[in-house]
Amino acid sequence: MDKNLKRMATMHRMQVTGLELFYKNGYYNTSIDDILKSLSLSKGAFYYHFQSKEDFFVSIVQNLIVRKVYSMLIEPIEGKENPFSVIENCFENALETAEHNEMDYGFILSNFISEFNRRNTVISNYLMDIYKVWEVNLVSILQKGKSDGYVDRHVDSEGVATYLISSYMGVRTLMVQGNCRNLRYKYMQQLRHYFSSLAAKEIA
Amino acid sequence: MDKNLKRMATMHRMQVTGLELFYKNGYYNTSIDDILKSLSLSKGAFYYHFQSKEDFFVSIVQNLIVRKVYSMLIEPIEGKENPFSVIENCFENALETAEHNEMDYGFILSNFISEFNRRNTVISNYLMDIYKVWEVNLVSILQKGKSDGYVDRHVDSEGVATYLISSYMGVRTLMVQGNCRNLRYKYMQQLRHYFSSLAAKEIA
DNA sequence: TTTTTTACCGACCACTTGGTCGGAAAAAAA
DNA sequence: TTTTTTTCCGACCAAGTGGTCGGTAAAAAA
Repeated sequence: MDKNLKRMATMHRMQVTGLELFYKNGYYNTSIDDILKSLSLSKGAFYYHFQSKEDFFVSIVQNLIVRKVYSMLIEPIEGKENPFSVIENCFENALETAEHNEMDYGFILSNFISEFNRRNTVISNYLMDIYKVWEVNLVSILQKGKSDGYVDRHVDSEGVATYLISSYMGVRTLMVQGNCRNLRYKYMQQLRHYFSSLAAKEIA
Repeated sequence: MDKNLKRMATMHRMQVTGLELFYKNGYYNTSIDDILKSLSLSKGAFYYHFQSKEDFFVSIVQNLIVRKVYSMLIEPIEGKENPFSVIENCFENALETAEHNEMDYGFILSNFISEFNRRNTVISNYLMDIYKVWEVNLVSILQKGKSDGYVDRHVDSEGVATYLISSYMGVRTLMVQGNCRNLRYKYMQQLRHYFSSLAAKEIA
């Protein structure tokens, strides 16, 4: 982790460019040559560092995609106070980032989940692991929200988490085709609506 | 439409098998040879009926995918009474069908929308057209629900439609990886929760 | 300085891709 | 029956595909 600095640097460059192109064109529609060309590197360099295209992608999942999802959707939520406002802010922020990103091809996680669904179980599992961490985190903040008096005690936290993730994945898919601002606005409005039906009732 | 019966039959066979494989493996990960092999047909037959792979897929969208979405998600809703119960039944039914389908690779429409996003605008547009029809239909039934006293008048019908479609696309993506029964149950429960927050208030 | 290890090059391989084309059965029309 | 049209065959092509391998600079170790 000290001596092989050059190694790490090159691998990282490959991973970054690889993710860019995979995200842009899809995994099966991106060749290793494409990636190498845009890096001015050779086949030899690639297969010196990675065993195969699949191995390469797995390393991208573990190094880059995990971090992306973490920093955008998990960390902003962990251990905060009012679940509803925290999640609301987090989603709003994530959608706004996507909206202003010229190169948006949808939610990276759900894109790859659906591309690899049943086609490559190894990769699918790595992706589902990320999804599960996200889910667990949502559930735990909702549970905490119950003890803190924000969330109604009758609410099914796991159900809410599933519903949140589903809807988020869905809008992100729809957003790619443009009209993002409008979609985001409508989505956030309904999200608040939904949340209002889950809030703890005022004690009269 | 009478003389070229054989023509239609062969084209239809190709389209059906084509959709099967495209849905299963993805468009870019399925070759024409794959389809031809499973039909015991030759290249010549294919290019006699279709101009290109893209042209072929467009015909599949217009003939098969449109109908699928229509019969599963649009027709069961058109012009019915209580929007909430109608949509609820429709979604429940659609999810159950998917759940019991051995070969489920996610919601066909959203799968292809994300596969072609920004990679093939021609096909993307055809897919988005279907999505739009679905949306329009949801909006119109919600609006009708307002005049019929089911839906609260302050509700933003377009927002609700967007939210519904998003969440549906999302669960369908999640369902592929198994645990469908549980996902469906949780999803439907939250959907009802959400709907309850949109219902017209009882006149005291 | 010499030796060894690390990092990279690029020709090459077997195979697959979408697509073409001359021809030949099969069916329809004459 | 003969002719024409429709439908399909399959060899072929150029352009990729993921992956291998013998070799070589440059850096590190000796």
